[in-house]
Amino acid sequence: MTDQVDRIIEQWHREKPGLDVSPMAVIGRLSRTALTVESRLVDTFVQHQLDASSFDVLATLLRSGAPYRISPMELAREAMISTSAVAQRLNRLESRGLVAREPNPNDGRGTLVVLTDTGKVMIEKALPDHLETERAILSTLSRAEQSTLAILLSRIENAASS
Amino acid sequence: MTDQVDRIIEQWHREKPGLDVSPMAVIGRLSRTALTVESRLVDTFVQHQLDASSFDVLATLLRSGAPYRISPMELAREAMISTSAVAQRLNRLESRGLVAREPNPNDGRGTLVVLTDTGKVMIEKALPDHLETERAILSTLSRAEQSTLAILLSRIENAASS
DNA sequence: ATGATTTAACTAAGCACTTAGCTACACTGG
DNA sequence: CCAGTGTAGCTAAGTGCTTAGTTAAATCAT
Repeated sequence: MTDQVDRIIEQWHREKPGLDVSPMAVIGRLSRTALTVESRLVDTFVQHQLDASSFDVLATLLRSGAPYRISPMELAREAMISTSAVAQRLNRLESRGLVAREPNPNDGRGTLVVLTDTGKVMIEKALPDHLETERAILSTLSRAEQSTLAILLSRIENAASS
Repeated sequence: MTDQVDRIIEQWHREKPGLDVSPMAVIGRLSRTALTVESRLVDTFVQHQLDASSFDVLATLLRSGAPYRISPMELAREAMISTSAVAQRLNRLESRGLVAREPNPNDGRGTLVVLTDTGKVMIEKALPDHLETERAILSTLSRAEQSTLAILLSRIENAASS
């Protein structure tokens, strides 16, 4: 089973025979696999009138538990995006009535983002379908392989961030 | 070693005890790891006055071998982006003199993108540093683990694309 | 042959992110 | 106290992608 990354590595061997391009076999696949998987997940989001970033915000609020209130800062950390991007996501979600902004009673600068009832219904409908899509993609791996993959990925992430 | 994804899964267990969220352990880490790794790679590109997308185009041309000429269509396929995005990347690279466009002698509609001498020097300087960065990130894994990871990723990509 | 369809490459417009810069509030040291 | 510094959240401007639409050439069907 030869894939696109295999072909890329063959090309490098032909053009730069001395160069060890083996890291590309891992990191090239990492990027491409993430892209492919994400594009597959979007289909499920779209069926629920969501996109990946909206799903992300609503799911973060839901899993935070009642009373489903967190700060924009916290949302930015969880989603690995800027607080500015969060503000823009919230503008979109707020205009659809899926979240609301409230002043933070403990900090006059702060805001708390609340999941509305509409938003909660929406994310609770989408979540099981999303998990089903993820399960379908992963069904190609055994439980043990899935857990190996998770461990290897977390070691890489750790190495890349430090 | 508990990371962000571990914490997310704990939250889900608390909020939705019945739900099997184990797929998130894999797919959540996949996205986050890819993001983290890519942001690390950018540092090396910047040191060579490049960004990820420019590096991608120049590297694709280089590994295609002499005479370093390929079509925009081919570039789009390799980079997993639209031909429109390729046209815009080429506008930027052409204005910097790193690639040039030539008419395709075999197809009046077509264009061939050529790596200029300047572009070739640039990518050949950046490439070893880029590989060194990738190697540094991967040094946390043994050879065997790297190869396991590559195989598991390619199986996932295959499952997600079909 | 030639009209209809497909393909390659591009520009234009829209979208979601980034960084930079703003305002308002919180905290801290003298 | 309160002046100076730091922090939270926002808008504005810039970037690089997407989709939609354009042009011109190739291919295909009769």
